[in-house]
Amino acid sequence: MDHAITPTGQHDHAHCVSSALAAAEARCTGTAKLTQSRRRVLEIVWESHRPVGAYDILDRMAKDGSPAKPPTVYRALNFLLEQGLVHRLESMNAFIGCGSTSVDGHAAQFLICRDCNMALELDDPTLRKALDQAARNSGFKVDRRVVELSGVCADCQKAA
Amino acid sequence: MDHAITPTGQHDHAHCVSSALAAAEARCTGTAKLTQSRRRVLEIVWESHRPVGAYDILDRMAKDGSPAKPPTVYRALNFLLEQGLVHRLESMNAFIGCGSTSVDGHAAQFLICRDCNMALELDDPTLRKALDQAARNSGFKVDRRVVELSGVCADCQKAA
DNA sequence: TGGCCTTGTGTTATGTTATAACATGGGTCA
DNA sequence: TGACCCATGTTATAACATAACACAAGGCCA
Repeated sequence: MDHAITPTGQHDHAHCVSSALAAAEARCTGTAKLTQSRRRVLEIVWESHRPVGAYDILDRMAKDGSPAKPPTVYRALNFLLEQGLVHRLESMNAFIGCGSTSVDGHAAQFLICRDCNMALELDDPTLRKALDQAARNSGFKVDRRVVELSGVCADCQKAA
Repeated sequence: MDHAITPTGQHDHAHCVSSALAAAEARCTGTAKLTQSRRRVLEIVWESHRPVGAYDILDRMAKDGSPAKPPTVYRALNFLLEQGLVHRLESMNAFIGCGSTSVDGHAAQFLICRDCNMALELDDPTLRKALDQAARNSGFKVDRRVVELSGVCADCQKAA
């Protein structure tokens, strides 16, 4: 969300969660409904700015007494992916709330810190143009972009 | 390899394979040896310009009568990754021969065709700079870059 | 209002990808 | 020769993901 410029730093995370859920409610009017279990999965994804695995979500739900099994979680995640409410980080087999409000939110790029495990979502138009240009140079038509840079975030560099 | 500008088109693939193996021999002097099973895995990876899964490699080896089991294949793949001889495509859980001779070969970017399943390796310095600049703007130090663009390659667009 | 269609969920089982942990064997060099 | 390193073999299991079928709730319209 726009206020979460440094997710590692102090920020009102309750606000992240409530705006994410509000955005989800707003998006899921009509036939695509934000049901109880989808909402629950989205809440769990938003419990931190760290990517979370499907089976972590499952464990989390089990602690709440939910009888959810893998298909429940994957169905909810697939729905949330389709709605652009979460991203999948391919290099980690994990999921993270979509923090972009832009239309191109799903062209996002990620900076993943290997120390604190935080994933910072960028939505850099320059970078996106550079990527599309590189593809175009090869006559390639791009549908989907996976851009995940791993390394050490600014906070962890300071800490070290 | 430098001659393989359009991997989908006509090209002397035997030459791809022999140069890849020659490059591997050259790189694996010293303590890091290109053993029989590592060489075999590399050959299988190079049988096409399509990414290949670890268990596909395993099946391929089984057909040759090899008693290889998953750890054998994963060990060989990890060795080849360390030596910069193959890449892992995170978005497909698959591996492909490294076709770059540059020092920065492992900063490569991939264009993956969802029709013909071909993966074209780019090594675009402009793109790499754009990626690093975007990270730097967030004070992020990059170790590893995953850039995988999926879509339709030039040949498949023509065919359609 | 009763049937039926769509959508979402429950449940069981299984498929796919990857690694842990320990044993074995073959060099090399002090 | 025996201690060590490296690679490989072997067994088992962890981690990630989906197929396939059953069922239930709500809309809709003849």
